[in-house]
Amino acid sequence: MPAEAGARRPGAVRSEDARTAILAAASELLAEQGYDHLTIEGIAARAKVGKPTIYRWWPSKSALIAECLLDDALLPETITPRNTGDVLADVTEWFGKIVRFVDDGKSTALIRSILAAAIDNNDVAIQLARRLGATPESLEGRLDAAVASGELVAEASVRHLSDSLIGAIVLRLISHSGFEPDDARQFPRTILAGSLA
Amino acid sequence: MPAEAGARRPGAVRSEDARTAILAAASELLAEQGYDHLTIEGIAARAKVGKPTIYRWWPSKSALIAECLLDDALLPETITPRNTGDVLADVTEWFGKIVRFVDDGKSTALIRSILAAAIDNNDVAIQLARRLGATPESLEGRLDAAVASGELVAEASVRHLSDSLIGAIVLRLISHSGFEPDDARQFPRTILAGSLA
Amino acid sequence: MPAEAGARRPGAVRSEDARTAILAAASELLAEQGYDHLTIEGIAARAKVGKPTIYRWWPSKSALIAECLLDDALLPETITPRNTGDVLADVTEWFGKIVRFVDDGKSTALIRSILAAAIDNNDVAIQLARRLGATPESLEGRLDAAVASGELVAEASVRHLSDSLIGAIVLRLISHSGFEPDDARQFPRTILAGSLA
Amino acid sequence: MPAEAGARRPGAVRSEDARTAILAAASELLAEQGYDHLTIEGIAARAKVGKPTIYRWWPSKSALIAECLLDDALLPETITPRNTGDVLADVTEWFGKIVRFVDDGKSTALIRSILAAAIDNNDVAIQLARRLGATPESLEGRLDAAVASGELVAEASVRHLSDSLIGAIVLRLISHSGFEPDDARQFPRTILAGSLA
DNA sequence: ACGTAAGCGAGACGGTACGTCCCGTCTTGGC
DNA sequence: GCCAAGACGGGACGTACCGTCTCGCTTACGT
Repeated sequence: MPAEAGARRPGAVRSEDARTAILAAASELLAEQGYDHLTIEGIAARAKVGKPTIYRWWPSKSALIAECLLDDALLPETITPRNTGDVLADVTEWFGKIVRFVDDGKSTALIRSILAAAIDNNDVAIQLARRLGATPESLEGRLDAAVASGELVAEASVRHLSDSLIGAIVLRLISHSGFEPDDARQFPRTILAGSLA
Repeated sequence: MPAEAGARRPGAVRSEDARTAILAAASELLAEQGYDHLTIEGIAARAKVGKPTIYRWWPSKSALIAECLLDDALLPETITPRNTGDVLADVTEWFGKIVRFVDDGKSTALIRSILAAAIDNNDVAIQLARRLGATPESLEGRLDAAVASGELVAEASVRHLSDSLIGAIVLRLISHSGFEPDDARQFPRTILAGSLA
Repeated sequence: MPAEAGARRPGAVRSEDARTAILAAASELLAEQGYDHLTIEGIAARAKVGKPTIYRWWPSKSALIAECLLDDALLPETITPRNTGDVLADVTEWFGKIVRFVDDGKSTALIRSILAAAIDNNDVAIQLARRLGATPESLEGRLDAAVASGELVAEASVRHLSDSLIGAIVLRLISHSGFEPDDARQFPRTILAGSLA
Repeated sequence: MPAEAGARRPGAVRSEDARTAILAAASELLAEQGYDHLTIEGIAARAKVGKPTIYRWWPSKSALIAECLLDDALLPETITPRNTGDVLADVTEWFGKIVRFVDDGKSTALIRSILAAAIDNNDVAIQLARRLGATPESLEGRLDAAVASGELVAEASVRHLSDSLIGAIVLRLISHSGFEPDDARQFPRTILAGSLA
């Protein structure tokens, strides 16, 4: 019983198998070959799917990547700061984990590829930012909590602090210059220093 | 009698005309069409040059962009902070100018294109970072001077502050979300606060 | 249920329009420009077809020419000897027609081009030989009939006579020296003389 | 000490070393790679000579091949029929040698290449015909002698006989179908039969 | 239960750009 | 003035993908 009259005409329904095979193939190929060697043709072949099936549902390569991110087919794990009551310690720990993840060699090329996709697709950019911390459960959530609990001064701009931390990581990614461990430990202190209560 | 046995005879010399025409054409087309619609074929046609002349001297599109940046064919103007003795004011002024430049609509697509090039070519990344402040005459220079003069505390990490400021701009560029004027005024204070003497 | 397990699914079918447009374009350009100025790119442009469509179906320029010959897109008319009962007269008439056709200035460049193609593609050579006489309906057929009817001696080698007549034409084509009318009249007599009954 | 006053202006004279190196390189490469893979660039490189040196002296690749033939850099040996007084035996022997030479596998590709060159350069065609027999010392000479001595009838057309013999060889070369030994023995008899006294 | 229409795989199509090869001309500096 | 070396503008090569378009098939709704 369709919810609304004339909702859909007869015919086969979208194949979930095809959808997941495509996302999986795209994720694998992105990790293996990088964003600019990623081709729709290659994805279709790997997913054993016709090209039109991809074009029917996604307008562009980058939209496909955005959905991969949304679907956790890429970057399945999320790094979230703890809340021990010590915001500087928590953020420093989080930052170190992010840095290690991003510099680890296996994922650095992948992240760089996602970054390339992000430049021409805002949805990718949004998803990437979420993965890296711009989400209520993650960095911004921890900072908000810190403001609420008085660990950070009331006028502290959570958005600015978050952008600084993530922006620096992105900048280092782009310029192929990672963070040394000491750097990574010191960086959050430098940024947060002016906002600690 | 040749100076050394293995010395190769000279042959015709590289044409400076061709080189500059190529760099100019690449710069124009990058600004007009963006990095991923930029084609070697198009550059060759615009520069009235054979494709092989480009391939003879540059291994890739991105290497060509890197040389455009080096040659000041792209981004000819450099924004440099003043030194009035008030580091926060100077950096805030500089940051505002950068933000206005980067958000101004004419150059934002260009910068985004350069960013895309930077992701697959470290030389582009280095040149771009220089243009944005990582140079003794620019942001890092001003911050170094502030440390030297005692405006900033001795242990302040100039590199970290610089990465934060520039990284945030890059992040906003990638995610298509610019800085509001108030944001731009407040941001440097948030970052520098912890390092002011 | 598919008839057999390994059967591949069909997909779109080859476009006959494209095929004939390509053959026509190739034939025209061969006649206009000669074999070595013939380019795949030019054929594709004339036929309003993508280059890959040509490469999908023909491995080389010469294979394309071979199919033009097979398809009667080149050399549509065939010159066939009559059978009046007088083999020398019939062959002489046929030879004269071939010589006139081949020397006529419009087709001589075309035939020369086909000859060039024949050198690096045996299929072209075979088709060209057929057009010139190596076919049951043509010269060899007439000679076979003459042997059967006793006009030629039983041991006469039809293949040898045919090769002589056609070979001489080819040789004259290659060396840019045509047959004078008298020459053309006399030649078959010289060759056939030893085989007449 | 110049032989005549004011005869020529100063400057270096054409280098014979360069000329022979070029002819040798062209001959080798023609034999190795065939006519259509033969490039001026390759010849220059093999001969350790600048490209302009080639263009200064030869207008085209095929002219260069023609000079190779003239200079005996290609096809150094000439096959000449003997004169034992038996023209059929002599021509048959000569024909057999030519067939074996032409079919031998090492030289067949070379001859085919020369044939390709002959199609767009009449000088090559002339030289090739000479090598194969159209020269007073060779086939036509032997046939002329036969007419003079009465072995062949007075009205026999030497040119026609020669064209038939050589044309058939060329035809077989083009169509990749050689002569069997029996064929080769029988062929001259078939052709000459009508002209023997 | 059946017709109908959408989804699907396959893959051909007209295109664009790739990066390479060679063309024939030119420029340079040494002999 | 000839030569080697080799850069140049140009054009075609054969390939890789693009995004669109048939093809026949499978599938599953709605009558």
